Amino acid sequence: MEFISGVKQKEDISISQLLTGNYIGQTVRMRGAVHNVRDMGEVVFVILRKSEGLVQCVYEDHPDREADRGAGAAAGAARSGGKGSEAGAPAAPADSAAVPLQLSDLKNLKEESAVEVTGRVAAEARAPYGYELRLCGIEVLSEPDEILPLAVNKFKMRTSLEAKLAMRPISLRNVRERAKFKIQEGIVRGFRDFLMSQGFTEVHTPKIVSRGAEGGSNVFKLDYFNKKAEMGQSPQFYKQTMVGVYDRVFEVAPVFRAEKHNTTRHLNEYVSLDFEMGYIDSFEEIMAMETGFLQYTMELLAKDYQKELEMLDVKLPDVGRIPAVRFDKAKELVAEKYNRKIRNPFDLEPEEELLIGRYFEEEYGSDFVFVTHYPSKKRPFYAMDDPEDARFTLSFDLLFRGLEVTTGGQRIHDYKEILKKMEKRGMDPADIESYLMIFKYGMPPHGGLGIGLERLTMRLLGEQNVREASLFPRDVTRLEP
RNA sequence: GGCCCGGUGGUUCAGUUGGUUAGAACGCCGCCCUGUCACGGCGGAGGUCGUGGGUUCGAGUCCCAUCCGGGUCGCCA
Repeated sequence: MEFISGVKQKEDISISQLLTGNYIGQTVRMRGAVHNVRDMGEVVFVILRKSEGLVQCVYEDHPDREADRGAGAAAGAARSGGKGSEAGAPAAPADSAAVPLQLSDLKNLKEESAVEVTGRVAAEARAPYGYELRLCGIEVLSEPDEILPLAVNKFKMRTSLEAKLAMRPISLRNVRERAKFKIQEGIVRGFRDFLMSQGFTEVHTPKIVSRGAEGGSNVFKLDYFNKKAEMGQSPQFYKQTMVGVYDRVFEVAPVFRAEKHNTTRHLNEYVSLDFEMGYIDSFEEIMAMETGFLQYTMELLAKDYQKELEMLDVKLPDVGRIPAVRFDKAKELVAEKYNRKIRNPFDLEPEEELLIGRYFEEEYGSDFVFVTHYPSKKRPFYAMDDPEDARFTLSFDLLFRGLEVTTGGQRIHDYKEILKKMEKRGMDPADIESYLMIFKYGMPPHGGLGIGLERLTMRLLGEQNVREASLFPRDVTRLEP
């Protein structure tokens, strides 16, 4: 009987293994994509692209370097290279070097071919990471059919957003493009790790729902076995429900908004970082938790994503403390400082958000600002009104460099109170009976928030369009790739 | 959806007041180059200007329609 007993040890090595220096003098195998071939005549550089980065492989057609190729490797023992460095570790057998590598093999190499190279590891000051592979063999595992429509191997692809998105499967191979999504990975890791450390439980709630939290026309409708259904525009009801189960929960999942606008900050499907926590004493606790998440995440990024941050020239924001300002006060501050009229007293216009961001950057040196106590009429029915002044809610938005990245707040937990608010808004409790069940049978004081992952990523990277921070953005005109 | 701007080789752009064979850079192909790292040098292929119609002796250039894209506003994360 054949059994599968776990992950097989691969014979090829990774970049981090290479960089340990333990392989100097050894003949090793590496697998990757041919990122670039720099043909210098009798010296050819083959740049291999792997998940972790780029590796320089070199072939020199010169008698002095015979030792680096076929003959040397076939002898089974690593000899000293041009630098005279003697091998400290035993060399791996290199059977693929049975047929010595020819210069012509390299001249015909196509970029984006998947290859397995065999070469002797050498410490080399002229190589990007201080190490390179002196090639003695190349096996092409797969070859592209056509030449690339984009120059993905350039450090900066000089291309439009449109072309980049239309050719997403290819453009993402560019090292800077993929660095963006590596950083996005770090943000999600930070969210997950931090909340786990704070006693949160990760949950997964349905995305096919019968009725959305906010209601309205901006939902994608679909037919669910002859019943009317929608794509979830927020996990709001379910995460509140789960507070009754686990006290503190979070979810990382897509949400869907059928809004027909076409702007630099909207996607019709985006990833929402949601959490909801019970037994809170005040809604400030929610902002404190988010601040903690940001602090943890920035440290994580600085620690594990330095390479990507440098590549994209990203400066991490200082999140030691974040100013919090009341909604109406924020409006007044920017109206005064930037000599601007208040047109809509109930909401922030995009320009006002930018100005508020600018104000707190100029006055307090903060890239973030919490705007609190939004008007009740602009918040959903489940938002808790401020007992001090019911025209406002115990809610907040977080602005990051002038862009709203979070909405959160305390929720109503009392059954009678939520019924009263629904009645005031002309809502029918029968429509959301299963949700109201949690209040009917008891809920702790609680609140939470939702963070737009792409928006947060976009601002962190200094991008001007959310689409830059989405692998395969869904917008009004884009359903593919 | 309203308003504004734009569609020129694979990509990014230039194209004078409408005037003969539409240019460049990168990419691609060929040759040369012992160390590159945005390699470099020489040569070459490749576009009829989003689409349809109109004005004109003549349209990439002017007009109309249409499609596509970008920006912006309402709304939102």
